[in-house]
Amino acid sequence: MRKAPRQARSRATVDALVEAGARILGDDGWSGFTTNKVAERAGVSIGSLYQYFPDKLSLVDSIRRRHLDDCIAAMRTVRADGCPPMEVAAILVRAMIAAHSAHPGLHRVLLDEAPTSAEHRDPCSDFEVEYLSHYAGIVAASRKRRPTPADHAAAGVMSDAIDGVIHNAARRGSLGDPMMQAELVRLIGGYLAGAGEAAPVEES
Amino acid sequence: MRKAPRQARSRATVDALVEAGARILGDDGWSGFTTNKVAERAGVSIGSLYQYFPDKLSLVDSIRRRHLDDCIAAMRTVRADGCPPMEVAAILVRAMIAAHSAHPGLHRVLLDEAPTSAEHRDPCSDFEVEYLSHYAGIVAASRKRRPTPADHAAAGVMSDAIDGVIHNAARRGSLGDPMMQAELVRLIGGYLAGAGEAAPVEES
DNA sequence: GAGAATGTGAGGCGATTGCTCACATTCTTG
DNA sequence: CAAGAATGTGAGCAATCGCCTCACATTCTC
Repeated sequence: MRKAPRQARSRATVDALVEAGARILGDDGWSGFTTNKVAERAGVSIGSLYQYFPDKLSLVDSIRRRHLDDCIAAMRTVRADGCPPMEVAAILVRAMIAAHSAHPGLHRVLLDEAPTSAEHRDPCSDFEVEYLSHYAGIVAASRKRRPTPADHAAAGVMSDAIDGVIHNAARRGSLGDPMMQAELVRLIGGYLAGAGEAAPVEES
Repeated sequence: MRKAPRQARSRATVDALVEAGARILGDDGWSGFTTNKVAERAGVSIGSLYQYFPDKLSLVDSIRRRHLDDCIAAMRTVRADGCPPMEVAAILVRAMIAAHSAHPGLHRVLLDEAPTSAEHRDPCSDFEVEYLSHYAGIVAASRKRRPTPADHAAAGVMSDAIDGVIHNAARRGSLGDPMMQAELVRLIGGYLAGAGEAAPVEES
């Protein structure tokens, strides 16, 4: 950040910019994300934007930082020790949907499209590490043991599967569909319930 | 298309253009997709491109058409009547991974980023309909009955979950990881095996 | 009231890019 | 072998676009 906001007014401005940026990035994708549009959507002049963000990428970094913090926070609320698998799945799915509801398309754009400034490349993978280990913890807890490499693999697949379902639902505007949610819970719950027995995979 | 290619030479040119376009769209996303780059990658002059495609969007339409045809074709090869769920899952997963291997990022970009020209808006949803009903057929066959609405919902979730796992694996460059494939098969197989009993979903 | 903090927005300016056009080369056909 | 059709070329136009600056206005703090 070029300059730290000192008064309440300027802090509100910065917040509005990050919020508007998140919305535009999520709705219009990286190619639709322009600083002028963000400033306009935030109800702020373009000059104010560049008073706090030295360039476009640093704004993206702020958006990313805030979003990842939100995700981690949502993740932390999941307390599922000792619950039956289906219930763990229900809690997890509800938390993930809640985390994606504010800005449905944002997560995908941040991961897939938006470039990262040279300095802030680590925090993102840091995020993925913490994210996945949290997931692995849930899997392991549901299997009543300490996390193993197998649990990590399972956590990765689970996380990506949930991601995919939520993302596609968001694209179709059906994030609230209860039928979808129920099926997703069944998918994850069944997966958690099944122990780690091997599956048949032949070479192609 | 502005002009139909008559000789073999020009048909090869058009093919090269579509192929190069698919690669660039998949690798660099919509914002990295420029007609000049496509022509260069195809080893063809930009003039030749505009000899057969009236504008940029019509080229995207051709790419999309070809990709969707490939997907449907891959889908049709899945014959899983009477197999146990885990085997159906293995066949299905292998087919989907194969379908995405040629252009790992293309599917997502076509669905999420690339705009559609005004005329060709139907074929895409047509595609999704055929795609999903095929999926529903597999689910129903695995449950040894004719497709029901519940099977359609299950098919949608399954398709999106597989999509998500494959997409994220592609992003990380680990599409070939056998551990991931095995876990994905377990996820899908378990889901197919479980009958349609309800899952607990409370209101938020 | 002085100086700091904040806000404004027209526009510079470099970069980008979709697309054309005048011309060269290769193929088919009678 | 013409002769015309089909195909291929690529420099560059015209226009857009979007990041970012700067000189100035307004509001706040002390």
